[in-house]
Amino acid sequence: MTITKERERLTRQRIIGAALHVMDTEGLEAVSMRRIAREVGVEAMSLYHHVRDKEDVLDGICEAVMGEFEYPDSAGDITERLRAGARSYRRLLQAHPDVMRLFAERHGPAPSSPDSFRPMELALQLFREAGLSNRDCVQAFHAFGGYMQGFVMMEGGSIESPEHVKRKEDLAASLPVDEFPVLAAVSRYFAECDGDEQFEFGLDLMIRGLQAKVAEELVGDASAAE
Amino acid sequence: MTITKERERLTRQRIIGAALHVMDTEGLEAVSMRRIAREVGVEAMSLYHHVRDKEDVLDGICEAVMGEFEYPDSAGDITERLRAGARSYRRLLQAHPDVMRLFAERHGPAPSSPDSFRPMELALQLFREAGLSNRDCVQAFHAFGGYMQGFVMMEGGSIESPEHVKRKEDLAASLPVDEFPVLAAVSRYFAECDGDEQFEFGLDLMIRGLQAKVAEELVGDASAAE
DNA sequence: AGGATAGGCGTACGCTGTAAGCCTGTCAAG
DNA sequence: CTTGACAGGCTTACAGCGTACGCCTATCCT
Repeated sequence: MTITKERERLTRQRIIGAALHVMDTEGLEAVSMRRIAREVGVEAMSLYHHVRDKEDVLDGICEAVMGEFEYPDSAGDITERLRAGARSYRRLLQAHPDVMRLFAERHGPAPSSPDSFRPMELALQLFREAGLSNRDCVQAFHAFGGYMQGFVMMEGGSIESPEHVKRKEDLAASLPVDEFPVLAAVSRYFAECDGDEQFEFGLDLMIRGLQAKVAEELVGDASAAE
Repeated sequence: MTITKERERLTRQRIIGAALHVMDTEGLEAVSMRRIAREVGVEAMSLYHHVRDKEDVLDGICEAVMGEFEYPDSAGDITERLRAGARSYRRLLQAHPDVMRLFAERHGPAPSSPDSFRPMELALQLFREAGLSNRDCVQAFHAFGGYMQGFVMMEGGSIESPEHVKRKEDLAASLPVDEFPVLAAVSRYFAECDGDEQFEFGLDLMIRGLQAKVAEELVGDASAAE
């Protein structure tokens, strides 16, 4: 009875899957080569037959997550489809909160396989459909991408420890009201903020802005025929 | 001649300053207790008399960076002041590229001292001045905050290694055009993108959206008198 | 049958954060 | 002036990290 038949054969995929699982359940700091190896029932050094180094594993995690992107059905008008795409992306990031930290090191999702280019293509298609020039599609892509990632990064995702939240609230409450009047006035809205609603607010801002831009350019084209 | 008089006395401030310096010059991964200690001419364990643990040092870095925020002069109309504030914040993050990764772990700047609340107060004031309700100020704060941080995070800041960029371009070039038509069409704009311009584009989107929102609410108020 | 090779394993090195304890210079109270 | 407390350094030690290097063995091709 050969070993290689008993235990599932080790592959890059299996390693990255295990790493992603560890990250989702125990956090990014728990992701070590030794921990991954334990997860797949192997010694650490065996992993190096299938991945270049740890960085390669982390790249793989990013890629795998991007591959999970769920394409919204293409119904409704263009702004609604943009919204649906953005919501889907947010859900994706929320499902793997720590992936944001990997994106931060990599300066964004850093597409490395065709699969992870597909969501990008979708986004660009939507922008084109919304009436943007090729050039503005790229700009809008960065703008929306920045917003979505930044927002999800800020909203916390995983471990907003109660102790940490408490300390922040205490600190906010202790501020001199005369020096921070607006902060004092709005503080209750910080406390009772709903993530979904906030995300929609910012998304709405950007989409309204987009509409304004498109409308303006139509006027410009009509008059200048550029 | 006492030692404590010869060498500058060790303080939390000095430690955090040294840590920030190491981060800015050698990157976040170089920031270790031993490295910081060496920087201030001391052994690692001595630091623990002044800071709780490494996490405390990293919190201190975030705080110090936020304290460096430069307040734009309050001239011009409200949208221009909003722009100026956003540009200043971007410059701040760009000056310390790796701080984004700390923010990512902390889910945003995580204000911990009055100083780091001051930029927040400014932002909220500007939103109020722009005509937003208290509630919408908080929403706009999150939206703009998300955008700015996400954008700077994506634009790379520091170490966009040439080798990495190359690999990304190669991969993009190798994509099947029929499956990624828009991507192929716009790819040249990705290559020649200018960070400042892109940032302004997204900023413009959000500000236009804000204006639209304010205008709409004025109408709503006039008719409903809410 | 035999040699090549792929894919495991063990050992070892230098790095990390930090717990525990020690040593010394400073300063206040008796 | 002495004594004791204490602040703030230093040393040692430990567990865990990524990974270079080399060895061992099961499988496969000839």
